[in-house]
Amino acid sequence: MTSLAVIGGKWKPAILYFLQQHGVLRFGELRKVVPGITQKMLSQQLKELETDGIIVRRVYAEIPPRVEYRLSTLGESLRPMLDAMASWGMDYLRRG
Amino acid sequence: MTSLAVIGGKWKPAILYFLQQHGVLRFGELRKVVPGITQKMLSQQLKELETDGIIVRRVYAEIPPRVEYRLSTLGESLRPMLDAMASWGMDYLRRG
DNA sequence: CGGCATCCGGGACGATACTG
DNA sequence: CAGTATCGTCCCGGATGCCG
Repeated sequence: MTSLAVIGGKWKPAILYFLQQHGVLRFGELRKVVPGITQKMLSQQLKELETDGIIVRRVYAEIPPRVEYRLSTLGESLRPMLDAMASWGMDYLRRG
Repeated sequence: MTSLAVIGGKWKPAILYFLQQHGVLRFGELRKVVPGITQKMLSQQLKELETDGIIVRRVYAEIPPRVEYRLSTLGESLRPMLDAMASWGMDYLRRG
């Protein structure tokens, strides 16, 4: 499956889901909203997503540093898929 | 992400996709249509899917043995998600 | 035909410490 | 604040062989 090559990985769907919900998030914010993720995994998966052109990383030359992440155009095209996954997840939990 | 607990695993989306395409498939048929899967993984992932109530396994007491797999009602509810994943995959390949 | 048992290697993932 | 570096573990997945 092609999709898995991109959204595969334990945390990517969660990261993308929260990014599409909030629009723009900083590194520290992502750490808070994605439940249980470690610094390392967040950093790693973000880098992969950026390499695949799914998200855009923007660095501000400030002290303290600020880095923002948002979905790219290609990332936005994932929205129907992410919505479908999320809504199915809700249904599944409701059934028990 | 809840969905990943169920469709996570390298092969599950592919297996489910082909099952929803063909309706009913035998073990050997799945082995042919799922590209590159090994016996072990196919057997293992099918068992997990059955445990999670996503697919139904039907055994015929014949010689030679015959085992058929199909989506359960719960499995059918995955259809929108699988379709979304598949169509995004197509789009992605078309862009290059 | 449709599996299960076993062994094994690599990579995913986590915890911790350190840095610009 | 936003990462990198390092080390260790776990288990996913492949290869092979056997069984009803």
